[in-house]
Amino acid sequence: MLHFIDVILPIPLQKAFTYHITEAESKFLSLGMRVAVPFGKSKIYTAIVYSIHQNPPTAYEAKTIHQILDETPVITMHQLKHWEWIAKYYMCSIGEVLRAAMPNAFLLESETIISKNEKQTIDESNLKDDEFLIYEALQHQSSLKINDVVSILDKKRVLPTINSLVEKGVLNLQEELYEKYTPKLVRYVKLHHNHKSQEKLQELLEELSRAPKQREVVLTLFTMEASLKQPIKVSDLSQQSGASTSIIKTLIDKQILEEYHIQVDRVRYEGEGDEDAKRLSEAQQTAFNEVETIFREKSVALLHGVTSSGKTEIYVQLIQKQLEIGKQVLYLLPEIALTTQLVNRLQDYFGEKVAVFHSRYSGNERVEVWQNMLSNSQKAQVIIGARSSLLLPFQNLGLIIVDEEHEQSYKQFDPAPRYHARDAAIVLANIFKAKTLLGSATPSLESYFNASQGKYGLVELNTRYNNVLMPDIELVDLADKYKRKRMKGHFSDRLIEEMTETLEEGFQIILFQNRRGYSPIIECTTCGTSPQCPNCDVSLTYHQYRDQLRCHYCGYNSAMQKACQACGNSTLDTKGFGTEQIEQEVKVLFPEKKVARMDLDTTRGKYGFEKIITSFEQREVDILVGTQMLTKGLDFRFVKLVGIMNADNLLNFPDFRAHERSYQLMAQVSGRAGRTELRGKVLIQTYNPHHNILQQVSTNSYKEMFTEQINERYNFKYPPIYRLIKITFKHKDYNRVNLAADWYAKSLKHYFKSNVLGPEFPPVSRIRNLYHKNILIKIPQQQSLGKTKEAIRKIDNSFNAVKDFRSVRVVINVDNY
DNA sequence: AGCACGCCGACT
DNA sequence: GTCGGCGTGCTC
Repeated sequence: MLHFIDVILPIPLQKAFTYHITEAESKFLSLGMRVAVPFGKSKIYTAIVYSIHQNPPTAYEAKTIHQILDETPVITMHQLKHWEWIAKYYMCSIGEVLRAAMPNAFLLESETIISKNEKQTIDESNLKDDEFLIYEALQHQSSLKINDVVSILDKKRVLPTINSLVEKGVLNLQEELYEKYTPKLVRYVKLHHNHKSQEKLQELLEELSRAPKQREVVLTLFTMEASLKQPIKVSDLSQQSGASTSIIKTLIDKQILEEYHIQVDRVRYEGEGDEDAKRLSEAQQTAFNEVETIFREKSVALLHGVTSSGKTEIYVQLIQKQLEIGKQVLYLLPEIALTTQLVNRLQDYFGEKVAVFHSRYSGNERVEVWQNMLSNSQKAQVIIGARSSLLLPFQNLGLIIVDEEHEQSYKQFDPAPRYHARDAAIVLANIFKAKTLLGSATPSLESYFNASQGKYGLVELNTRYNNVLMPDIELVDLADKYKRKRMKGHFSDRLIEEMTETLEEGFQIILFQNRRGYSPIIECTTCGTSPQCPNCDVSLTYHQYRDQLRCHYCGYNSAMQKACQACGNSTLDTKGFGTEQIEQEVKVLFPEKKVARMDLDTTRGKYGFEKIITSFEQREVDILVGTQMLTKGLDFRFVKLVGIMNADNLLNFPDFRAHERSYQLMAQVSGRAGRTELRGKVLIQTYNPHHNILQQVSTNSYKEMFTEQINERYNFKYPPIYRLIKITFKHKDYNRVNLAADWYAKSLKHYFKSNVLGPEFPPVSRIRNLYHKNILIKIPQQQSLGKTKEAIRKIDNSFNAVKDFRSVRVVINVDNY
């Protein structure tokens, strides 16, 4: 009987691929193991065994696999089930999910290795110039990679030359797989076994009397061994004895010392894990009990607790309970809120049981977390992670906590899988029959809606921890202030007053402006032209720090121009303002105070973010100016004043969620004020002080906001009442995007009639030289999601059958919010 | 997604 | 002529 496997390849193809295997292999293999398979003309890819069967494919001859890579599965059945759901729901291939889920180090790819053919004598005169160069290079090096050849010949098309050499019998080609994971080894030393006996030791020390440094090292080693009673690292010995590593190396070479390696975890966990969970306040305890009660009947609970209400302590108790019954807990956070601050806090409670997983981890670090989880190690019982940690191999999940549930960064936009971590979390929890707790001070409308419909349980926590008062929020009318000349730059007199007072009292200030750079538009006052990005349909933002104009979409930059490029006048003016300008104005207003800025530009680099946070925490900085980064669950204790420089550009954002988002953002920033005994103050500068959202923010009326917004969603058929699927078309040719989008929209309207909106150009219609056009499909509650997606899939297939359209990139985004 | 193949303009 | 750019089609 013939044996076959279907595999998942980490590529965006819908189809499954079938390979032929031997009987022995079929006995050995099981689902979730990795195999290396030849794919395409020459490459070898890592694939995952998805099914094992005896049905030979009819239309083609199945290839055989190259090699089996695992002895036991590296992917669990739970994961496969979850990934299938993600692929189906978000309309992508399971290969794309695989790619997002697996650490790169697991996905080996082959590389072509070129080596000399030793069996054949070569007639050098028979070689062309380029061919000779390669031949010669192989006299010095045993093997070459394709890229090496590219640099040797200094041209891009090297394959013809290589192929010709293979034909002449000069070269051999081989596809090699590389294991990308390398365990981390630490060097240790001990006394060489030759010297273990007492006499030998005496001899040795005498021998070394003429080499005092070396003698010192050996003596230090003894002392350390005696006092520490554990293996001694080379680095520690070097440090303790003050000897350089070269002295130690000499001792090793002389066989006085012996070195050995121990594999260590790259990710080490500090924290004793012995801290007792804090006693819950009465309000917290009530909330905790309510969550527990809900979990008896429902699988999802929403914890709506105002900022600083102490949600984390409730989480800690819930985690504790799960650990007691031997279950794992996943604590999901937006990427940016995964600060050492929070991780340390949890490590203090749970010690070694805590594993952290986020995008800043290296491939090797991820592999280690993965392996710990596969073996259900004690080191991976509480997983704190960002979105992608949902895709890890959980064994025995009991609870998922989705903190800051409203955060839009839970939704992945590019590349596929475009999943929403909150929704995927609920599905994952259901697979394990586990519970999900959503937490937020400003829940997303859809979650609160689900709670109000009884789909989720709802727990409200309305008091701040230690009964700190909610901040006092004051709206400042900019129109009025400008009219009465009460403005200095972008600061109203009220804001300056409050800032002065706060600084005098020795507290800190946060200023929020949702735009980076100095100013988003440069305009010539003579002719009205403003510099545009050559690749995108946007004005360039002026960045004073480097005196540059930059595009925030594609990264294009150029030096700031002295004069208008159109008319030559030097009458350039700035319009609008960003964090840089605010920072500069603050420095002028309060020259003796320390100001820092936190936005994408200042937080580049691995620890940029961390550094700014720490210096603010340590009160080295008095005033922190920043973008929405500031909102993500950071806990600053000495902030008394928060200033929102301009609320209007939030409110006027062209998106159906702009109002909801504005509320969340402002409520979250405001929450940074007054987290200890003193009541905080928030000033919101705006041209529309009577705007409902601002009124609701200032009175902390989440429910009012919810009711009003949900009515709007009913009226305009938006989520959570209707579902949305957005389809984006991208192509460098304007006309082709139009034609393609029109064709697609016409087909969609056949099925969905007036529930198809567009095609429409987005506000920024060209990015990186690609024109974008969107179609929006609204899905009424009673319409089947499955059928809808099926219909879209069909249309998409016929779309791809049209030759002219195939080059248009189509992005399908389910729940694009 | 890669990658090969084939067509076409642009240079030594 | 050859090189490299880009569009097209295929991958078990």
